[in-house]
Amino acid sequence: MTVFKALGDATRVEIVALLAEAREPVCACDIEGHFELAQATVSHHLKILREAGVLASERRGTWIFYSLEPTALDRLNEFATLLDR
Amino acid sequence: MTVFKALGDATRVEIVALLAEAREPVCACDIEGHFELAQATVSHHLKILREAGVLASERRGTWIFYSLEPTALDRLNEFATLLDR
DNA sequence: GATCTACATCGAAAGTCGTCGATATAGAAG
DNA sequence: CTTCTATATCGACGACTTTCGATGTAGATC
Repeated sequence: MTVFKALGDATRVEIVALLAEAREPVCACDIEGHFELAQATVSHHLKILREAGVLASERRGTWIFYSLEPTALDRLNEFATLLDR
Repeated sequence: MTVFKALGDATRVEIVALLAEAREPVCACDIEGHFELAQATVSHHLKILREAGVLASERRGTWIFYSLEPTALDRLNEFATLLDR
């Protein structure tokens, strides 16, 4: 349910779509650059997605790279299965 | 995204689980009976799920029966596909 | 260590959401 | 047409969310 809560915001869905399209980790600065929002705001959205297990983050020197957490897909599919029976 | 918003609440997920388990339409009164919430509150949750296309409703005389809207599953899977590429 | 840049956190303002009691509507039954 | 029961809607209140500017933190570079 935390996953759904995390995905229940247009900005956060856009972040996920961005990362899905990139197919490789993207640094927070690039994600922030994609939105006309304050840096603090995007950082907050990234935190929510991370804590919901939708994104993974990894430090590389000064930068922090974000990517899709594969298990998020599993959890979505699990719910879909529940719906289907 | 409206689907995610609709599913981002514990009560609403429980309503969905209830209907998934029932495998047949359930009247609003029975759904309301499952929760220790005011009738107005459950009615509000049903409205949100209906407007998000998660539930379908059908009048049968005095009662209104709710069931899972099959296309909701499709929309979830569509998003899962987006995640997977 | 001083400084720069990337990112996170804090605290506040504005908006949205969940909840309720009260009230409205609509079909059924007398 | 009145009354009963099922459901929806309204208006209000408190709680949570989104957003921001300001500030903190941590690695890199000099």
